Amino acid sequence: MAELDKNQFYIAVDAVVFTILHNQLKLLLIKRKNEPFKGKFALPGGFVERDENLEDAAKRELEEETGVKNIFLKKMHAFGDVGRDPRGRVISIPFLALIDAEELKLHATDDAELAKWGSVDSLPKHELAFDHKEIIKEALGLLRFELKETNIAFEIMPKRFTLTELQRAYEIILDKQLDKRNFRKQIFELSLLKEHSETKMEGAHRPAKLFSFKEKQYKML
Amino acid sequence: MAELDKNQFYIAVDAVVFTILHNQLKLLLIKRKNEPFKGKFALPGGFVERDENLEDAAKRELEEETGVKNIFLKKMHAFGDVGRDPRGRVISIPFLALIDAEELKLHATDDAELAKWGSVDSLPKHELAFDHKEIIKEALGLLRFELKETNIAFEIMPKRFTLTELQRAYEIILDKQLDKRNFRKQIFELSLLKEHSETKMEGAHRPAKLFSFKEKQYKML
DNA sequence: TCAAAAGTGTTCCGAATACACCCATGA
DNA sequence: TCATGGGTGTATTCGGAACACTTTTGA
Repeated sequence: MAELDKNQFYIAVDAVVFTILHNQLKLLLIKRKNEPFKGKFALPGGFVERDENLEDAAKRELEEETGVKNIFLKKMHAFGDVGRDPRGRVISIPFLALIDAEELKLHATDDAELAKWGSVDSLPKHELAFDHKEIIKEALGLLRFELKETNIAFEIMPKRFTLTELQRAYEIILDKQLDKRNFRKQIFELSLLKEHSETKMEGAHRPAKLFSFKEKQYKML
Repeated sequence: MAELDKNQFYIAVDAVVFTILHNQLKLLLIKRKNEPFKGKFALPGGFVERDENLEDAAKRELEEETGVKNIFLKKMHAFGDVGRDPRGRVISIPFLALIDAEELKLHATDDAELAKWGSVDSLPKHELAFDHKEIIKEALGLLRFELKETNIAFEIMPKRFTLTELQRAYEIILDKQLDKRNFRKQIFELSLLKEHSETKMEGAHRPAKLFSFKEKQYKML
């Protein structure tokens, strides 16, 4: 799609892919190879095809750009201001996505120059393509909201994890400290965790129990 | 727009206009004059124009169909499944709208045959055009959510109202009884209400104080 | 034996809920 | 004087927040 027809509408899906890396909340950014905003970073995404559902398009684009399947997606509100894309009239339906950073090694699938994990904290300084900064802002709000409402953080964790790791994820997303005892109490009340006999030992201290999610019960949210 | 180009995308805005009438939650429905779904009821709405923002389009359509300006609108999630409109690929961005039924006298602006207030309770029986039943379902959930979160009910009330009238609105929207004392306590805590010296007298009982909203503080939600 | 993270219960506070009677009016 | 809806306060319950010490390990 070299040139857009100025008289048509186009539908884009963009993904705000959050992960946690090095104890920071990160999101996937792609350096644009073409105009407009060539060289600027943007959310991964692309155009919806004529016979493709919105969510399918988002999945396809993400799979093309990251190689990862079965990413958790949540539809966001459409962004459709007239001037948001200089090429023409493009309505974007962004999706909030969560992934365990271990599953997506950027250098494995993409030129490191072209894809990077951007730190959410330093975003205000970056200049992003289109209205993607606004989309990210809304996505971050939605992420925090959903975390509190539906414990969405499970989507960002590896298969097995310790309770402290889970708590770190919550703290990083919410950007505030949580009390260890209250956190564990609340998490256990959900009865979503399966305890494993294995433990994780690192460093000179008591080993931590490993947990995973009971997928069945988690799917029913 | 007689025929849709099968290769293009079209953007529609539909409005789920709720009001309270005869102690029931109602929503505005329009009988379709053309195919597809000719004769069936549908949400009011129409296509977004090339140089028009989404919300402006929703406002314009609503004003055209109801004659009412300054309706409260809240953007919903896009509905974009491939087969949802038999004419072509149409993505709908629905808006939740609230209005005081007194402001919109249907027969005054529309052929009574063509526009009606549909009862939310009896919706499941009705056959509606497109995927509008799904849209309404989501709108109703959003309405209830927003009512609890942001006291959105203010948008559905007339300029001046009694506390009992306000409570009825909450009860009708949430479809459950509320305790009078608790309700008043909570509402007053918002300090959004302005008390007037006038009272409303109807029937053989103590007259009720009239209230209105402090618009300034309400706008800051 | 020390450092470092894992693990574990109880108290406190505030918000939401439950609940019952008197008031002002017109008929 | 009675029927009708308007108007008001307190006790209880429940969930969220605050808070400190013991356990297990490797160095």
